[in-house]
Amino acid sequence: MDATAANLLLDHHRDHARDLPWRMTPRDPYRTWLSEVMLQQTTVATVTPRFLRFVERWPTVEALAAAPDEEVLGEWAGLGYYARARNLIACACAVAARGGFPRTEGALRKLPGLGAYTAAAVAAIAFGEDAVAIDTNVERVAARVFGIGDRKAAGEAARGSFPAGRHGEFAEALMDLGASICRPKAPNCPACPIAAQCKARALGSPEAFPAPKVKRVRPHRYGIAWWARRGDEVWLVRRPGSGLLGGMAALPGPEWGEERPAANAIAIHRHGFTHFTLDLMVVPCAEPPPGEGWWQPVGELASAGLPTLYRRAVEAALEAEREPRLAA
DNA sequence: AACTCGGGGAC
DNA sequence: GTCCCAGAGTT
Repeated sequence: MDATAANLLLDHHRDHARDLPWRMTPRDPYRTWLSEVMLQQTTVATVTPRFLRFVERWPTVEALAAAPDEEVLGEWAGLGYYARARNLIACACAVAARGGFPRTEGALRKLPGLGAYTAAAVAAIAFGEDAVAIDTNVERVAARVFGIGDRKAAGEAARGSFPAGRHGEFAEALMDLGASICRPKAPNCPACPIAAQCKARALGSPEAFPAPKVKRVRPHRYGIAWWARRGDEVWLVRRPGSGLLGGMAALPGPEWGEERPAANAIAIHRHGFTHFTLDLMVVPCAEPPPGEGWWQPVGELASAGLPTLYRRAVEAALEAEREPRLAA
Protein backbone atom coordinates (compact mmCIF):
# COMPACT_ATOMS: atom_id res chain seq x y z
CA MET A 1 0.00 0.00 0.00
CA ASP A 2 1.61 3.28 -1.08
CA ALA A 3 1.55 6.59 0.80
CA THR A 4 -1.45 7.80 -1.18
CA ALA A 5 -3.56 4.80 -0.19
CA ALA A 6 -2.43 5.09 3.43
CA ASN A 7 -3.55 8.73 3.49
CA LEU A 8 -6.91 7.82 1.94
CA LEU A 9 -7.40 5.25 4.69
CA LEU A 10 -6.39 7.68 7.44
CA ASP A 11 -8.74 10.35 6.04
CA HIS A 12 -11.57 7.84 5.97
CA HIS A 13 -10.76 6.76 9.50
CA ARG A 14 -10.98 10.33 10.80
CA ASP A 15 -14.70 10.33 9.98
CA HIS A 16 -15.59 6.67 10.54
CA ALA A 17 -13.57 5.50 13.56
CA ARG A 18 -15.57 3.26 15.88
CA ASP A 19 -16.48 4.84 19.19
CA LEU A 20 -15.11 2.26 21.63
CA PRO A 21 -14.91 2.72 25.40
CA TRP A 22 -11.12 2.20 25.56
CA ARG A 23 -10.47 4.91 22.96
CA MET A 24 -10.35 8.00 25.17
CA THR A 25 -8.21 11.06 24.45
CA PRO A 26 -5.47 10.83 25.39
CA ARG A 27 -5.20 7.06 25.47
CA ASP A 28 -4.92 5.49 28.93
CA PRO A 29 -2.19 2.81 28.93
CA TYR A 30 -4.10 0.70 31.46
CA ARG A 31 -7.28 0.62 29.39
CA THR A 32 -5.36 0.17 26.17
CA TRP A 33 -3.53 -2.83 27.61
CA LEU A 34 -6.66 -4.31 29.22
CA SER A 35 -8.72 -3.97 26.04
CA GLU A 36 -5.98 -5.49 23.89
CA VAL A 37 -5.72 -8.53 26.17
CA MET A 38 -9.50 -8.97 26.31
CA LEU A 39 -9.68 -8.65 22.52
CA GLN A 40 -7.22 -11.48 21.90
CA GLN A 41 -9.30 -13.95 19.87
CA THR A 42 -12.45 -12.28 21.18
CA THR A 43 -14.89 -9.98 19.37
CA VAL A 44 -15.54 -6.32 20.20
CA ALA A 45 -19.21 -7.16 20.82
CA THR A 46 -18.28 -9.71 23.47
CA VAL A 47 -15.57 -7.60 25.08
CA THR A 48 -17.33 -4.24 25.38
CA PRO A 49 -19.69 -4.95 28.30
CA ARG A 50 -17.04 -7.03 30.08
CA PHE A 51 -14.48 -4.26 29.69
CA LEU A 52 -16.87 -1.69 31.19
CA ARG A 53 -17.58 -3.88 34.22
CA PHE A 54 -13.89 -4.55 34.67
CA VAL A 55 -12.71 -0.92 34.70
CA GLU A 56 -15.65 0.06 36.87
CA ARG A 57 -14.46 -2.46 39.45
CA TRP A 58 -10.71 -1.83 39.00
CA PRO A 59 -10.11 1.64 37.52
CA THR A 60 -6.31 1.49 37.63
CA VAL A 61 -3.59 -1.09 37.23
CA GLU A 62 -2.70 -0.55 40.88
CA ALA A 63 -6.25 -1.42 41.94
CA LEU A 64 -6.16 -4.52 39.76
CA ALA A 65 -2.80 -5.59 41.17
CA ALA A 66 -4.21 -5.31 44.71
CA ALA A 67 -7.27 -7.48 43.96
CA PRO A 68 -7.40 -11.13 45.11
CA ASP A 69 -6.74 -13.58 42.27
CA GLU A 70 -10.10 -15.35 42.72
CA GLU A 71 -12.00 -12.10 42.23
CA VAL A 72 -10.18 -11.28 38.99
CA LEU A 73 -10.65 -14.82 37.67
CA GLY A 74 -14.31 -14.63 38.65
CA GLU A 75 -14.74 -11.38 36.76
CA TRP A 76 -13.10 -13.01 33.74
CA ALA A 77 -15.38 -16.07 33.93
CA GLY A 78 -17.16 -16.66 30.61
CA LEU A 79 -14.62 -14.76 28.52
CA GLY A 80 -12.52 -17.84 27.79
CA TYR A 81 -8.79 -18.41 27.34
CA TYR A 82 -8.20 -18.11 31.07
CA ALA A 83 -4.41 -18.01 30.75
CA ARG A 84 -5.09 -14.41 29.69
CA ALA A 85 -6.56 -13.66 33.13
CA ARG A 86 -3.70 -15.39 34.94
CA ASN A 87 -1.17 -13.44 32.88
CA LEU A 88 -3.21 -10.27 33.40
CA ILE A 89 -2.81 -10.62 37.16
CA ALA A 90 0.93 -11.30 36.88
CA CYS A 91 1.36 -8.37 34.51
CA ALA A 92 -0.61 -5.98 36.72
CA CYS A 93 1.55 -6.90 39.72
CA ALA A 94 4.76 -6.41 37.72
CA VAL A 95 3.60 -3.05 36.37
CA ALA A 96 2.42 -1.79 39.75
CA ALA A 97 5.69 -2.87 41.35
CA ARG A 98 7.78 -0.94 38.81
CA GLY A 99 5.56 2.14 39.07
CA GLY A 100 3.77 2.05 35.72
CA PHE A 101 3.80 0.52 32.24
CA PRO A 102 7.06 0.49 30.31
CA ARG A 103 6.72 2.71 27.25
CA THR A 104 8.59 0.78 24.56
CA GLU A 105 7.63 -2.24 22.49
CA GLY A 106 10.70 -4.18 23.58
CA ALA A 107 10.06 -3.67 27.29
CA LEU A 108 6.32 -4.33 26.96
CA ARG A 109 7.07 -7.57 25.12
CA LYS A 110 8.73 -8.94 28.27
CA LEU A 111 5.53 -8.65 30.32
CA PRO A 112 3.36 -11.76 30.78
CA GLY A 113 0.52 -11.97 28.26
CA LEU A 114 2.01 -9.45 25.84
CA GLY A 115 3.10 -11.16 22.65
CA ALA A 116 4.32 -9.63 19.40
CA TYR A 117 0.96 -8.09 18.51
CA THR A 118 -0.12 -6.73 21.92
CA ALA A 119 3.28 -5.26 22.77
CA ALA A 120 3.34 -3.40 19.46
CA ALA A 121 -0.29 -2.30 19.81
CA VAL A 122 0.17 -0.83 23.30
CA ALA A 123 3.45 0.84 22.32
CA ALA A 124 1.92 2.42 19.22
CA ILE A 125 -1.56 3.26 20.51
CA ALA A 126 -0.85 4.27 24.10
CA PHE A 127 2.70 5.63 23.79
CA GLY A 128 2.96 6.81 20.18
CA GLU A 129 5.92 4.59 19.28
CA ASP A 130 6.31 3.57 15.64
CA ALA A 131 5.73 -0.10 16.43
CA VAL A 132 3.93 -2.28 13.87
CA ALA A 133 0.90 -4.10 15.27
CA ILE A 134 -0.20 -6.88 12.95
CA ASP A 135 -3.42 -8.61 13.92
CA THR A 136 -5.83 -10.75 11.95
CA ASN A 137 -7.55 -7.66 10.50
CA VAL A 138 -4.28 -6.24 9.21
CA GLU A 139 -3.42 -9.62 7.71
CA ARG A 140 -6.77 -9.90 5.95
CA VAL A 141 -6.76 -6.32 4.61
CA ALA A 142 -3.17 -6.70 3.42
CA ALA A 143 -3.91 -10.07 1.85
CA ARG A 144 -6.59 -8.43 -0.26
CA VAL A 145 -4.82 -5.16 -1.04
CA PHE A 146 -1.68 -6.99 -2.16
CA GLY A 147 -3.37 -10.12 -3.46
CA ILE A 148 -1.38 -12.43 -1.19
CA GLY A 149 -2.94 -15.72 -0.11
CA ASP A 150 -0.72 -16.47 2.88
CA ARG A 151 -1.84 -14.59 6.01
CA LYS A 152 1.55 -14.24 7.62
CA ALA A 153 3.22 -13.17 4.38
CA ALA A 154 0.47 -10.61 3.87
CA GLY A 155 1.00 -9.23 7.35
CA GLU A 156 4.72 -8.85 6.76
CA ALA A 157 4.03 -7.12 3.45
CA ALA A 158 1.95 -4.54 5.33
CA ARG A 159 4.88 -3.41 7.49
CA GLY A 160 6.14 -0.87 5.01
CA SER A 161 2.71 0.75 4.71
CA PHE A 162 2.61 2.18 8.25
CA PRO A 163 3.20 5.97 8.01
CA ALA A 164 5.95 7.33 10.24
CA GLY A 165 4.62 8.98 13.39
CA ARG A 166 1.12 7.55 12.96
CA HIS A 167 1.48 3.83 13.60
CA GLY A 168 -1.15 3.61 16.32
CA GLU A 169 -3.69 5.55 14.33
CA PHE A 170 -2.95 3.52 11.22
CA ALA A 171 -3.31 0.21 13.07
CA GLU A 172 -6.71 1.30 14.37
CA ALA A 173 -7.70 2.43 10.89
CA LEU A 174 -6.80 -0.98 9.46
CA MET A 175 -8.63 -2.78 12.26
CA ASP A 176 -11.77 -0.69 11.80
CA LEU A 177 -11.65 -1.24 8.06
CA GLY A 178 -11.27 -4.98 8.63
CA ALA A 179 -14.16 -5.08 11.07
CA SER A 180 -16.60 -2.84 9.24
CA ILE A 181 -15.84 -3.02 5.50
CA CYS A 182 -13.12 -5.51 4.65
CA ARG A 183 -14.95 -8.23 6.57
CA PRO A 184 -14.07 -11.92 6.28
CA LYS A 185 -17.33 -12.57 4.41
CA ALA A 186 -19.24 -10.23 2.14
CA PRO A 187 -16.77 -7.34 2.14
CA ASN A 188 -18.43 -4.01 1.41
CA CYS A 189 -16.02 -2.91 -1.31
CA PRO A 190 -18.17 0.01 -2.59
CA ALA A 191 -17.68 1.68 0.82
CA CYS A 192 -13.92 1.05 0.92
CA PRO A 193 -11.67 4.12 0.62
CA ILE A 194 -8.87 2.08 -0.99
CA ALA A 195 -10.92 -0.19 -3.25
CA ALA A 196 -9.23 1.33 -6.28
CA GLN A 197 -5.84 0.16 -4.94
CA CYS A 198 -7.02 -3.35 -4.04
CA LYS A 199 -5.58 -6.23 -6.03
CA ALA A 200 -8.11 -8.78 -4.80
CA ARG A 201 -10.89 -6.40 -5.84
CA ALA A 202 -9.31 -6.02 -9.25
CA LEU A 203 -9.20 -9.78 -9.56
CA GLY A 204 -12.93 -9.82 -8.88
CA SER A 205 -12.75 -12.08 -5.82
CA PRO A 206 -11.87 -10.19 -2.64
CA GLU A 207 -13.35 -12.97 -0.54
CA ALA A 208 -10.80 -15.43 -1.97
CA PHE A 209 -8.09 -13.66 0.06
CA PRO A 210 -6.55 -14.69 2.35
CA ALA A 211 -6.53 -18.43 1.65
CA PRO A 212 -8.94 -20.35 3.92
CA LYS A 213 -7.50 -21.97 7.03
CA VAL A 214 -7.10 -25.71 7.07
CA LYS A 215 -9.71 -27.18 9.40
CA ARG A 216 -9.18 -30.18 11.59
CA VAL A 217 -11.70 -32.65 12.92
CA ARG A 218 -12.50 -32.11 16.57
CA PRO A 219 -12.35 -35.29 18.67
CA HIS A 220 -15.01 -36.03 21.28
CA ARG A 221 -14.49 -36.57 25.00
CA TYR A 222 -16.60 -37.49 27.99
CA GLY A 223 -16.48 -36.29 31.56
CA ILE A 224 -18.24 -36.64 34.90
CA ALA A 225 -19.15 -33.76 37.19
CA TRP A 226 -20.14 -34.75 40.71
CA TRP A 227 -23.34 -33.15 41.95
CA ALA A 228 -23.08 -33.05 45.76
CA ARG A 229 -25.96 -31.23 47.42
CA ARG A 230 -26.40 -30.12 51.04
CA GLY A 231 -29.66 -28.28 51.58
CA ASP A 232 -29.59 -25.26 49.27
CA GLU A 233 -25.87 -25.60 48.57
CA VAL A 234 -23.69 -27.42 46.06
CA TRP A 235 -20.04 -28.46 46.36
CA LEU A 236 -17.57 -26.56 44.17
CA VAL A 237 -13.82 -26.83 43.72
CA ARG A 238 -11.04 -24.77 42.15
CA ARG A 239 -9.25 -26.31 39.20
CA PRO A 240 -5.45 -26.59 39.08
CA GLY A 241 -3.67 -23.36 38.23
CA SER A 242 -2.62 -24.31 34.72
CA GLY A 243 -4.08 -26.05 31.71
CA LEU A 244 -7.69 -26.07 30.56
CA LEU A 245 -9.88 -23.73 32.63
CA GLY A 246 -6.87 -23.37 34.94
CA GLY A 247 -7.58 -21.68 38.25
CA MET A 248 -11.31 -21.47 37.64
CA ALA A 249 -14.20 -22.53 39.90
CA ALA A 250 -15.78 -25.81 38.82
CA LEU A 251 -17.85 -28.82 39.72
CA PRO A 252 -15.58 -31.61 41.01
CA GLY A 253 -14.88 -34.63 38.85
CA PRO A 254 -12.26 -36.98 37.42
CA GLU A 255 -10.21 -36.21 34.32
CA TRP A 256 -12.05 -36.42 31.02
CA GLY A 257 -11.48 -39.30 28.66
CA GLU A 258 -12.34 -40.89 25.34
CA GLU A 259 -14.76 -43.51 26.67
CA ARG A 260 -18.32 -42.77 27.69
CA PRO A 261 -18.55 -43.60 31.41
CA ALA A 262 -21.38 -45.77 32.70
CA ALA A 263 -22.98 -43.38 35.15
CA ASN A 264 -26.46 -42.45 36.26
CA ALA A 265 -26.52 -38.82 35.15
CA ILE A 266 -29.36 -36.43 35.88
CA ALA A 267 -28.17 -34.17 33.06
CA ILE A 268 -25.70 -34.29 30.17
CA HIS A 269 -24.31 -31.02 28.86
CA ARG A 270 -22.55 -30.92 25.48
CA HIS A 271 -19.92 -28.21 25.20
CA GLY A 272 -17.67 -27.18 22.33
CA PHE A 273 -14.05 -26.28 23.03
CA THR A 274 -11.54 -25.08 20.48
CA HIS A 275 -10.03 -28.48 19.77
CA PHE A 276 -12.57 -31.02 21.08
CA THR A 277 -16.19 -31.39 22.12
CA LEU A 278 -17.24 -32.64 25.54
CA ASP A 279 -20.24 -34.44 26.97
CA LEU A 280 -20.23 -33.58 30.67
CA MET A 281 -22.45 -35.94 32.67
CA VAL A 282 -23.74 -34.49 35.93
CA VAL A 283 -23.94 -37.36 38.44
CA PRO A 284 -25.42 -37.00 41.93
CA CYS A 285 -23.33 -38.16 44.85
CA ALA A 286 -24.14 -38.28 48.56
CA GLU A 287 -20.86 -36.85 49.85
CA PRO A 288 -18.37 -34.38 48.35
CA PRO A 289 -15.31 -36.10 46.86
CA PRO A 290 -12.08 -35.85 48.88
CA GLY A 291 -10.06 -32.66 48.52
CA GLU A 292 -10.42 -28.92 48.86
CA GLY A 293 -13.68 -27.21 48.02
CA TRP A 294 -16.59 -25.21 49.41
CA TRP A 295 -20.35 -25.25 49.71
CA GLN A 296 -21.85 -22.66 47.35
CA PRO A 297 -25.46 -21.55 47.87
CA VAL A 298 -27.39 -22.27 44.67
CA GLY A 299 -28.93 -18.83 44.93
CA GLU A 300 -25.46 -17.28 44.67
CA LEU A 301 -24.05 -19.31 41.79
CA ALA A 302 -23.87 -16.20 39.61
CA SER A 303 -21.13 -14.82 41.85
CA ALA A 304 -19.18 -18.09 41.98
CA GLY A 305 -17.19 -17.23 38.84
CA LEU A 306 -17.98 -20.43 36.96
CA PRO A 307 -16.73 -20.68 33.39
CA THR A 308 -19.47 -21.27 30.84
CA LEU A 309 -19.06 -25.07 30.73
CA TYR A 310 -19.87 -25.41 34.44
CA ARG A 311 -22.38 -22.60 34.52
CA ARG A 312 -24.44 -24.42 31.86
CA ALA A 313 -23.95 -27.81 33.50
CA VAL A 314 -25.22 -26.42 36.81
CA GLU A 315 -28.22 -24.87 35.05
CA ALA A 316 -29.01 -28.24 33.46
CA ALA A 317 -28.70 -30.03 36.80
CA LEU A 318 -30.98 -27.57 38.60
CA GLU A 319 -33.50 -27.90 35.79
CA ALA A 320 -33.31 -31.69 36.10
CA GLU A 321 -34.00 -31.42 39.83
CA ARG A 322 -37.15 -29.46 39.03
CA GLU A 323 -38.26 -31.82 36.24
CA PRO A 324 -36.81 -35.27 36.98
CA ARG A 325 -38.70 -36.90 34.09
CA LEU A 326 -36.55 -34.97 31.62
CA ALA A 327 -33.36 -36.53 32.97
CA ALA A 328 -31.13 -37.95 30.26
C1' DA B 1 6.10 -25.40 13.16
C1' DA B 2 2.50 -27.52 15.58
C1' DC B 3 -0.50 -27.66 19.69
C1' DT B 4 -3.04 -25.97 23.46
C1' DC B 5 -6.24 -22.84 25.10
C1' DG B 6 -13.04 -20.73 25.37
C1' DG B 7 -16.76 -18.71 24.12
C1' DG B 8 -19.96 -16.20 21.54
C1' DG B 9 -21.61 -13.59 17.52
C1' DA B 10 -22.97 -13.87 12.77
C1' DC B 11 -24.55 -16.63 9.25
C1' DG C 1 -24.16 -26.82 11.93
C1' DT C 2 -19.70 -23.36 10.12
C1' DC C 3 -16.39 -19.64 10.45
C1' DC C 4 -14.14 -16.31 12.84
C1' DC C 5 -12.45 -13.19 16.37
C1' DA C 6 -7.25 -6.46 18.12
C1' DG C 7 -3.09 -14.11 19.96
C1' DA C 8 0.10 -16.01 23.60
C1' DG C 9 2.65 -19.71 25.57
C1' DT C 10 4.50 -24.19 25.31
C1' DT C 11 6.79 -28.02 23.15
